[in-house]
Amino acid sequence: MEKRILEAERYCERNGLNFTPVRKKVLQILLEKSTAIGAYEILDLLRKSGYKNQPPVAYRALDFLVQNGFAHKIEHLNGFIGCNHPGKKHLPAFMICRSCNTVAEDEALAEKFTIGEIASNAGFTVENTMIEARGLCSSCASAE
Amino acid sequence: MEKRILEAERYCERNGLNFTPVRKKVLQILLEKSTAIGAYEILDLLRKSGYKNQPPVAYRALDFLVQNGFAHKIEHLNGFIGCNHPGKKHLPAFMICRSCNTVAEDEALAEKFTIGEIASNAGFTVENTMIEARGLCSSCASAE
DNA sequence: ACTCTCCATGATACAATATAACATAACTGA
DNA sequence: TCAGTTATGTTATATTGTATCATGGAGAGT
Repeated sequence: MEKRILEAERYCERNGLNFTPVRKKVLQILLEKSTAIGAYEILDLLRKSGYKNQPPVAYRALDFLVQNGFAHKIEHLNGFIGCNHPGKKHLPAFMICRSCNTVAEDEALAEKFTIGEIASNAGFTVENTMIEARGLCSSCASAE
Repeated sequence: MEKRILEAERYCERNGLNFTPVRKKVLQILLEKSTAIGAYEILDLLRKSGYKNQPPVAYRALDFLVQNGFAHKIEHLNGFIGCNHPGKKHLPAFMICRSCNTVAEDEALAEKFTIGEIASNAGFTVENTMIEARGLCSSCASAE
């Protein structure tokens, strides 16, 4: 885990990103858990470690981390998790356990399998799947 | 569109579901648009049509519609859309245009293609994809 | 007819999540 | 030095979603 922080640090250096103390601390918080953490829970933890704790503090750090591939937002939970594949463009699929709230990220699945196959994978019993693709529809694309 | 309301009505009759006026009205509202609509926008429209407009009114109707396959929640937008395939269990994939907010539902894609293929389909330029599967992880499943 | 239960709605209050807007500070390059 | 950029500090507020308790109506069984 310490290793992953160091990797993030080096990645930021190489890419001219500013891995500031708050951003680092938030990433640490995310990496310590395998469940999704809400922004306000993160704020609490930041406060306990002596950081400022107004909402924008957490949201800005989270934006940075999501933007640069260090974290993902889990929309179903309004929560965030640290990422297993920082710095690489990828197509993540998340398995969210409704009982323990653990979130497993699986990159390979998304590339290789159809959703139906993903649905019956990894010992995870899928009850509900959601795929949302954001982008530009053809008419907006031609209008630009 | 009127036809789809009638279909919903018949489906509810056959299945012992109570297709009440608010629920019907909300479905009408959803079907009139191809963009996702927020709960509070729905409340406004309900009020304009003489319905009660406290938040629970909309959320309850939406719960009913989502539960029974007449609508979907688009998590990225905190909004809702009417469904193209009511009453059938399906694995929907949504294409959300960031410019015009139109949401296209595509059922077939999810069954037949990998995410990577979905990503380059339908004239839609995908910038970001999210797959979230909810269910039970193996350890919680064995604990039950 | 009575009343019990179930389901849906009415109504109030509030919790949880997220952002706008403006100020300050620190660095960087011309 | 000075303008531009990026990050943080701070206050206030917007947006989204729920808990809770009260009311009402429809059908089942007696």
